[in-house]
Amino acid sequence: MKEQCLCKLISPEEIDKIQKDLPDAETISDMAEFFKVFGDSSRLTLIYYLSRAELCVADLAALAGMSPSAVSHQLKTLRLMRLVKNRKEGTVVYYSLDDSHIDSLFKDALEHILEEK
Amino acid sequence: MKEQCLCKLISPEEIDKIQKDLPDAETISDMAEFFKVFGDSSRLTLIYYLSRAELCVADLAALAGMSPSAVSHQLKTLRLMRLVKNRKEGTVVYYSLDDSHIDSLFKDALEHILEEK
DNA sequence: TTAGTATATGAACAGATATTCATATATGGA
DNA sequence: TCCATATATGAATATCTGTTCATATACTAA
Repeated sequence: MKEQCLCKLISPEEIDKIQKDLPDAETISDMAEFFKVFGDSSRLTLIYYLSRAELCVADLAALAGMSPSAVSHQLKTLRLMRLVKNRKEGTVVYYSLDDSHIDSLFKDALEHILEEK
Repeated sequence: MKEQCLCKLISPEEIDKIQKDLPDAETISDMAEFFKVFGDSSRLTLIYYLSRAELCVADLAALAGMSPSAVSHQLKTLRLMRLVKNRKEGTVVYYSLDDSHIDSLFKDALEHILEEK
């Protein structure tokens, strides 16, 4: 434990316990990287489409109104984060979702937004 | 619907339905802004501590190893996103969580990370 | 009032990031 | 083989973002 609770609302023992439960720096960083992927409209749109259908890069680009190059770059990000998988058929690469948490995350985000007054 | 599905894996009717279900641009943007808040290690750490206790700015700074100014800036972000609320007592301002989705979001992120091979 | 403390805020800067553009790779058809 | 198409990728750039620093505000106590 680094410091006393200056404001003394809670005891040093409680502070100590809370600090011990803090995930380690690497876990926190991994979680942040995970959320960061969802923190961009373009990627969110791609993720939405892939949550509904398996699609090739060109179709994703057309649907999302992005260039194929931009889509490919973002799909690489999603791949590295293990959120999507792909399948090659000739020159076409089909992408689909590879994560079971998307629905839950989208639901939480939508609920929060709808709570806006 | 802007374009045909070039790869013709799914029908134009399906494409049409998927496009109609896409949340509007403002909703997508709001969702991205929401996730973006969690996409930073410092903010995630602050959110974690506030999920465990009501804390003042100085204590948050000490616990998270940040300057009070940086904490204050980040708390403003969290306030604007309606994720935290505060309470003033003299010169001290106590912050606490004001969102019911944090636990669920953290759980999803942690699960995903632990699925890493 | 004056001094001291806690917090907030604006400007500036450094680092990160999404897109574009040019190019490379891979596959299939002529 | 040569050409066309689909996708991937590296570099460059413009924008965004988190922190620091200086300063302002708000409250308390003397």
